[in-house]
Amino acid sequence: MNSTKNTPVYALHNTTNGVRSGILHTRAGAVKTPFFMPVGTRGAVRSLTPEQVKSTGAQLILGNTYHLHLDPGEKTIKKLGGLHAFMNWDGPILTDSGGFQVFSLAHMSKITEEGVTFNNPKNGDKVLLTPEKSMQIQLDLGADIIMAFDDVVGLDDTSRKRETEAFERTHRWLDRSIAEFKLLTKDMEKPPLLFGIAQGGLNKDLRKKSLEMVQSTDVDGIAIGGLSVGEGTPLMHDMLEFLSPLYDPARAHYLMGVGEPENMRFVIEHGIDMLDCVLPTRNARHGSSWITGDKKIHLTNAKYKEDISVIDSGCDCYTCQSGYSRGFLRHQFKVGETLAGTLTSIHNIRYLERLCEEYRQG
RNA sequence: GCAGGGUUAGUGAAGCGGUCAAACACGGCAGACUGUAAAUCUGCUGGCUUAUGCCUUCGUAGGUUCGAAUCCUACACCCUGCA
Repeated sequence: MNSTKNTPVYALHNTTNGVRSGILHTRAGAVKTPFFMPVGTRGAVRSLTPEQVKSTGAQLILGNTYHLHLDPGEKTIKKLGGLHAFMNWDGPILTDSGGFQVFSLAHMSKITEEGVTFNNPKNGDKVLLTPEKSMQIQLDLGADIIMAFDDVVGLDDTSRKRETEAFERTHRWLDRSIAEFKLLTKDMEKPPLLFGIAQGGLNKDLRKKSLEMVQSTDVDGIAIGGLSVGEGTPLMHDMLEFLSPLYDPARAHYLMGVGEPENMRFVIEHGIDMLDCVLPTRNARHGSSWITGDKKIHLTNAKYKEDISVIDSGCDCYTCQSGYSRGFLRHQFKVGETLAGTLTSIHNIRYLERLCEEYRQG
């Protein structure tokens, strides 16, 4: 893949006490690590314009294969100029493969060796997603970082019984993802990057094997999936501490789905280079935000009714710098004005971007 | 003036003899949210105090009944017709 070319995909500049600092090169530009990606599932980071996203310091946006395939469809997006033009974002885009929906929509999907069949919630149509299909869609969309299609399981008893199956299937699907990706990109001048995903639930043995298997391929980056799905901080931290010495240092390490500041600090200090999460935007729309010290406040609380201070006086985000008071934001939340969610999203994403920036060196 | 309808907790609105401190919605208070089926969901929302407990509530004042938000009488206010 791209790692065979002259410029390495990932340039590690510095490692201090487990914290890595470097540059990830994508065809849409180079980005500094560690970094956090806000989630724009359906082609937009909810309630934010690309300019607002950019103002937070976010370098990449994550989009979703499953959602964009259903609506409006990758062919439509391709006709409209590809995902970058479509959503008016010229920075790098990473697309998730749809693997997470195998888990989050498990109750309305059916898994077979071939792939996963979903029921389109809009019209009940059966939608088949396979590793090959996922690659085709992501390439049609024009993403700069493409994720392999994986089999994600939860942590309840039923799911735990599937742990091994999911681990094994994830690797067969990884091989198929890689094969399809190579087939479709062989004539491309500037192909996107492909990342493989390690699974294994909370089983260290499986996790180790899974990571080794992903790293035995020539994918451009290594992702850890299937965590932060309800296992709780101690178990997640324990697993990531266990995995930290096992990563290939020459490639980027992406922990999928983590965005609680406390968790982010821990994992960045244990070798993770990139993260994404819906938390800053979802929490923001629900009225909660982070302030200095990783503390969380509920802006809808009665005690902020006449609070003239900004969300966080130590913050350099647009919302805080503009002087929007907690009292104003509380009011807008209370009356259902979406501006409140927008302004708080800007703050929350900026909070996580600053957190990442503090770890970067050089 | 006559006839009819109405007055229920912060608001709207069910209930029309006991299982009613009173459905439901909104509002209010608090919480949850980790590769977004999430601008969503959960709990609480008369007082005391947390109990298979007590007290005070369904326009006001009386009455009937073992028992009334529910039935009767009077009064107050509101609405709709006819004058």
